[in-house]
Amino acid sequence: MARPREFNETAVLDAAINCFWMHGYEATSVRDLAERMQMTGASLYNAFGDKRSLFRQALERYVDQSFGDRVRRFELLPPREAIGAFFQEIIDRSLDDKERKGCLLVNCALELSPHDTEFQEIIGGVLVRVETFFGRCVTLGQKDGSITDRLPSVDLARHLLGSFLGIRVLARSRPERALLEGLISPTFALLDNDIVKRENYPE
Amino acid sequence: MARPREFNETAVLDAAINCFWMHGYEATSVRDLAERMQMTGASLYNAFGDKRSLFRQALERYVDQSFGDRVRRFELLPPREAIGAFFQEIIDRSLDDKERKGCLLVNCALELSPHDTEFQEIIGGVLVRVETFFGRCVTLGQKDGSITDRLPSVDLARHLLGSFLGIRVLARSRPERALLEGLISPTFALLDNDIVKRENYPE
DNA sequence: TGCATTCTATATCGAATGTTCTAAAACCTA
DNA sequence: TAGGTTTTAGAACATTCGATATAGAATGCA
Repeated sequence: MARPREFNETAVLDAAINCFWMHGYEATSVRDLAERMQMTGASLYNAFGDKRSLFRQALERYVDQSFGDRVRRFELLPPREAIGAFFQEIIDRSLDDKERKGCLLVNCALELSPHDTEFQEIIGGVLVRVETFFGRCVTLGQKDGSITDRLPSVDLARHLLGSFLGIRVLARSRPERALLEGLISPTFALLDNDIVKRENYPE
Repeated sequence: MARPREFNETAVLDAAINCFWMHGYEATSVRDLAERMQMTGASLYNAFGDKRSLFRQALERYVDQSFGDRVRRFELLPPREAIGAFFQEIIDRSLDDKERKGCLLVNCALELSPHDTEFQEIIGGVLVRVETFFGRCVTLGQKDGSITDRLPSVDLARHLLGSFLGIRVLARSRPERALLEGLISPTFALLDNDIVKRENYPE
């Protein structure tokens, strides 16, 4: 019925994700976006609305592609393994990330104004989903004996959420494998109820 | 020998800290700064150089005032208590923070470009100092028996650093006491070698 | 082939950005 | 009081910002 679009909608959205991911929301200009998305400003506004609206769509696609996909893959695993695989993947991604972009969601959790209700609801909602994912894993693991039940599952889930965020922040400044794996290893020892004994520890 | 300044240098620097703290680096304009610092743009440039240089001075003052001061106060305490007091203060500050500004250092660890060498060195250096503080506490605590020695002190220090960053990020989106204290409680149980037993736990 | 519709390209809008210029005002020393 | 120096105040700089207006190009349907 009319002239068709000359661009692939998800491909240009991926380009937008990369812009915001690399420089953040404020430091990314509409002209930067248009160039990387290989379209003119007018087409951009026509297809995605204003800059803020484009950012929302980019963020939602990012969340679905990164976190959503990870949960879909890992909740098929045995619970303790799912948690281990989750963190292994986060650490590997952080270290492979040559541009040190970190996690778009975590980045904008800190950049966007806390009074920006719309985006804070999106971000808070995703963080709840992460917590819920961990909570499911812990509860299942406590049932099948693969995770300690000496601590409440709700605290362990929150602890895992905090460790996830800590890794994402720390990797941005100091992307060192020993640092990130050292950070998480006490958590795993805790989950496994497997506190390594030193030789001279008085039993 | 010349006309004296009409402003208090540290007072206006505190005002600048508040601007950057509230809105981040990019979203703070020089005019915002001048207004809150109660001086004209020309005076601002004369006294502090350009925006970037002002930000560096503000960040350095912030780090010394918040983190430096905290370390100075807490390293007088017994090590296990120092760690507990550190996190209690972080959580209390996060919950008292009506504007949800979070931590300026953590905020700009994520906002500033990872390729901005100058600022990344400042941020990384402070994170190393935090890790070192925790490392000192853990080592001392392991010596006097107040902290478990079933895990290496270096891993525990990194774990505490990660938990600190996690709390600072999470509090920005979800400033709920139960969430933040739940997050850290497994860490404390771990430090204390005091894993709470459930009634039905098979010994 | 024409019409209606939706796209693209270019140019441009006013406002805001970081920064600097100019000149007057305020101080100290001589 | 005069000279030298620094800080002020306010206007103005060029550039960039997000966003739009306009006109032409490309399609499907009649």
